[in-house]
Amino acid sequence: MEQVDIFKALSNKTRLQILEWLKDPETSFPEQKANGYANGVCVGQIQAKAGLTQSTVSDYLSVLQRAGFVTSTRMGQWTYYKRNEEAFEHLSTLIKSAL
Amino acid sequence: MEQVDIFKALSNKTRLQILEWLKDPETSFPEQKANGYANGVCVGQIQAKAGLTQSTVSDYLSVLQRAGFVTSTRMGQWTYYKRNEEAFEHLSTLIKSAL
DNA sequence: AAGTTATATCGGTTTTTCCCGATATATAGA
DNA sequence: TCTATATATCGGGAAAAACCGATATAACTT
Repeated sequence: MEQVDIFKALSNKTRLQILEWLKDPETSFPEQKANGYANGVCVGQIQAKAGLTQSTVSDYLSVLQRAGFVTSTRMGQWTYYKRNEEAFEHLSTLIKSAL
Repeated sequence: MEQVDIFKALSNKTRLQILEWLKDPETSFPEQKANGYANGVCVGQIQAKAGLTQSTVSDYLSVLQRAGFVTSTRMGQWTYYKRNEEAFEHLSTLIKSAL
């Protein structure tokens, strides 16, 4: 994954929003409270909140994952996505040093 | 300037490269040594190094300027661009806090 | 096995970005 | 003023991204 692709992943309002939502899943996705948030939030919840089609949101989550900003866990029929805080730390450092 | 536009400005290989070049103008633009680097580097030098047309490079520099990553100074027929380090600091902080 | 639900992938249309050539503007010098 | 040089802006063709619907895959339920 090249540097420019990291920034491309962040060059979309919806994707930025998803990352912000995942920062505080308890608040952003209360519907999932029963299942907990240990592995993140499932695609359906994110899709509903984003107001885009299922295919688009699935696509966006792949983009974010390829860039390292989220990780996914398959549990039964659901795929849960959660933030990978290391990626943000890393990017923050990179901007200071390499950029 | 919205957050997403900051990242769009960084979503291009040439623009990223220009920012890196401007980090160390003495090394990247030795041709300009006679004139000094106090105000940055003029468009022509950047264009020659980028290997793109004058209009494209001028455009790219505008994009970087609108996003705050560079500032420009007009001196005679030349426009000099240099990095605005504050913008990078700011972005680095933003990624840790807001993103 | 058949039906249901959740997600991923595929093909295509629309929108945006990339990058160009042509032209306009600004400054300097003869 | 006329000419040359440096940069900015404008209009457009080509490439990439956004986003969709349709369909495929995977796992659960009965």
